[in-house]
Amino acid sequence: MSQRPTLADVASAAGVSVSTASLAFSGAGPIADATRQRVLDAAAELGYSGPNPLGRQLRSGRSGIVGVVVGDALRRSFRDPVSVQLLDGLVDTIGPLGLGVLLIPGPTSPGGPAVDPLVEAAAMDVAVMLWGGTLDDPTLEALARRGIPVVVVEGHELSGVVTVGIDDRGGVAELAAHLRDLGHRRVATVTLPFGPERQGGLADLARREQIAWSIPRRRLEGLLDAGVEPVGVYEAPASLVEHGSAAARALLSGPPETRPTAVVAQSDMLAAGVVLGARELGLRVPEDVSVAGFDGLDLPWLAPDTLTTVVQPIAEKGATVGRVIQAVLAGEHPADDVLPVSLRVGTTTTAAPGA
Amino acid sequence: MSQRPTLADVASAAGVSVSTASLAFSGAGPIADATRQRVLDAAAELGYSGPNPLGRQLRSGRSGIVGVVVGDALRRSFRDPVSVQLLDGLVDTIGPLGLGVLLIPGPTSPGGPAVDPLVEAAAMDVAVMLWGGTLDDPTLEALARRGIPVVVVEGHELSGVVTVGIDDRGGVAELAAHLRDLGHRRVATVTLPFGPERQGGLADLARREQIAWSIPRRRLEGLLDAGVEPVGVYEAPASLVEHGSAAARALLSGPPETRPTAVVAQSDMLAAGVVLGARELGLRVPEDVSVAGFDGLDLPWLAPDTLTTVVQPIAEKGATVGRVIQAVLAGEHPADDVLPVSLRVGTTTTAAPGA
DNA sequence: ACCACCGTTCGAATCGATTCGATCGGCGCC
DNA sequence: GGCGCCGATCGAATCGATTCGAACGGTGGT
Repeated sequence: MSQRPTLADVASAAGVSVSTASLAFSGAGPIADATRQRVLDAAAELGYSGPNPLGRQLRSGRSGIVGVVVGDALRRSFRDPVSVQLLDGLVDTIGPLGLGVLLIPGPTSPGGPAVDPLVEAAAMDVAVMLWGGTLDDPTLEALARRGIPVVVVEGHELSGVVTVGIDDRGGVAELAAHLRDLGHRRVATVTLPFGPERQGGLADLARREQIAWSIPRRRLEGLLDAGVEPVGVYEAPASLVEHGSAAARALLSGPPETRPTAVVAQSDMLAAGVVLGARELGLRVPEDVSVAGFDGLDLPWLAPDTLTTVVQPIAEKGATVGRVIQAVLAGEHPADDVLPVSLRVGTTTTAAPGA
Repeated sequence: MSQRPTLADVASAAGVSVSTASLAFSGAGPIADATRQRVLDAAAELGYSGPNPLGRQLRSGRSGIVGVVVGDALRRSFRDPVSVQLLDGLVDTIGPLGLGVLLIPGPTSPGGPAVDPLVEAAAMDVAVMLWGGTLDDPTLEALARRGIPVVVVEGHELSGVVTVGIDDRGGVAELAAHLRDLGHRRVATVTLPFGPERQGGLADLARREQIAWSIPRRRLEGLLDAGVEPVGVYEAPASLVEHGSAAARALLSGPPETRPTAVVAQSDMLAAGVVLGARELGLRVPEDVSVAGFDGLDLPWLAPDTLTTVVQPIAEKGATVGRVIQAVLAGEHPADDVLPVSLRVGTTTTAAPGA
C-alpha cells in the first residue's frame, strides 16, 4: 500500500467497522477492552499513527488553532521581550487544551496587502491580536467577516471582541506621582508609536491629537492624572533600545537649566535606551537625570542598574488571554479583563538635582 | 439561517451547482464571467466569506501549516534574537506560498511528556526543528512515525531529513586564527549547551566527551582546527547574557599570569555577557581581555563597542529553510545546505597583553 | 440539415474521520 | 423457557469543499 493507511484500513485489518475503530482511538463511547486492543494492534501493524487531524477537524468544525496576529514583522515585534513573554504565557495555557498558535504577521510593507493572506484563509477557531488595533483595523474587519471570534490585547473597548489589558494609566500615574514627590518638575516622556504609521521624533501638540493606538494614549494620560505635564514628548517608532537612545539625544541635549530632570519611557526597552543615550551625552543616571520605564523586564545587560518601572504581569496576561480563549470557544462571552500593575523603584530614579 | 453559509448555500442561491460555485472561487477551470459574478454576488448577499479551509484541506490533503519546533520554552528560546530572525526569514519566504507557521514548544519540563501533544496530533505538512536534535530525539521519532517530512536547522547529518546549516566550524577556525595572530596563547571558550540536559559550568574533559548537540561540538572543533587548545571551557545552559557573565566570573577570576587573554563565546549573547562580566571584575575589554562571539547580531545596548564575531546570514538561513520546504512539498528531495559565514572584527579584540 | 467541436455546467465520487440511532448477542430474572 | 434489558458493535449520514468525466447547448463547417 503506497498510501498512508486510514482508519478504514485499520478497521478492516482488525475485522471491525470503522465506527468501532474510531471508538478505539477516541475513547468516547463503550468498547470492549479486547476489541480496542485488537484495533490498536492492527494499527501498529499497519504503521497507522492515529486519526488524520484533517478528517477530525472537518467533522468537528474545529481546527484547534489560535491565530496570533503580531503587530509587525516578527524580528521587530519580538525584539521587545514583552511580546515573547506574553506569547509564552499564552502557549503554556492553551497547550494543555490541545490548541496551537499560528503566527500571523501584521501588515508587513506599506505597499503590500493590508492583511496577511493567512487572516483571510487560514483555518483558526479564534484569533488574538497583540497590540490591539483600532476600530477600523482591516485585520479586525476581515476576521469579523469570517466570523472568527477575536481577543484583543491592550486595545480599545471594542464591540464584539473581548479585550485583555492592564491598568497602565493608573500605573503611570503612580510612577509620575513618585517622580513628582522626588521634586521633579521638568519631566519628559518617550512614548510608544501613536499608530501604524510609526513616525518617530518629537511630537508637538498637533501630533499628540492624532494618537490612534490606545496604549500610548492611556500612558500619556496617566502622567496628566498625576499632574505632570510633560515638557517634551518623543514618539518612538518602535519599542527598541536604539529609539530610546535617539529620544535621549533629542530630549536631553539642552542646557541644565531647561533640561528635563526626569524621563518617563513607555516601555523598559525605551527606558534602557534613554539610560544609555543619557550616558553618551555625559549625563549621570540618576544624579543628573532620572529615568523610568514600563513593563518590569529583567534586563541583565543593564546591570548593575535596575530600572525604576511599572511592573505588569506579562505571563499572567498571556495566561488570561488563554483562559478567555477557552471561554470563547465554550460559547461564553467573557467580560473584558484589566490586570493590576505595581511600581518598582530601582536605581535609575532619585531626587531631582537641586531639589 | 443560524449556521454560517456553505458553498452549497451560495450555489443554490445563485442557481448553479456546487461544482460551478467552487470554480467561481478557486478560478481553476473554465467558467463564464457572468456566472462567476452571479456566484460572487450571491456569496456577498449571504455573507459567505470564501471556502471553509477545513473542507479544502481535507480534500487536498494539505493543511498549509509548517510546524516549527522551538527547542525550548518560547520565553527562553526567543531571548536570543537568532531564533527570532531565523523565524522571520522563514515566515517571509513561506508566507507568499500560502503557508503559515505553527509554533510548537520543545520539551517543556523534565517531568512532562517527552514531546508536545501538537507534535503527535496537529495537522502540518512539514516540520522544522530549530536547533536540530540528535538521532534519537523523541520529537524526530514522532514526526517520522506520522510520516511528516522534517527540515532540521543546524543538526547532524541525519538520514531522512534535510538539514540547513552554516559553516560554523570554518568560521570559528578563522576567528581563532585571528586571535592567534594577535598573540593570544591562553584562550578560553564559552559554549552553547551540550545537550538537552543543559548543564551549566566549567566542563572538564569527561564532560567534553558527552557533547550531544552538533553546534557546540563543531564550534569547539573550529578552535582546534586553528591550533587553539582552550585553557578553559565553560558550558552555558542557554544562549543568554547572564550565562555569559557567569562564565566570565568563572573563567577570568584568576591572577593575570594564568588568566586567559581571550575568550571565544559560541554566541553573541554569551559574548556580550562575557564583556559585561569582565568589566564587573575590573578588567578592561579589549586591553586586558579580548572577547569574541558568533552570530553577527546588532546589539545596540553594547554601544559604543561592537563585538568581534563570526557573522552568519540568519535571515538568509530562514529563507533557505523556506525554499527547502517548498521543494519538499513539491515532492523533491533537496540536498543539505551549508551557508557561508564571515569574520567581522569589532572593538572587543586586540593584541594580547604583553605580546 | 447534419455533424463535430468547443466552451460551460453539472453529478457524483472522494478526502478521513465522528456520531447517532439501530441491531445484535448474551445474560438475568420471573 | 421466554422476555427484557444492557453493553458492544455496526451502518449510514455528515462535515465542506474539490475534481473528473459526462452532459449540454450553441456555433461553424460541409
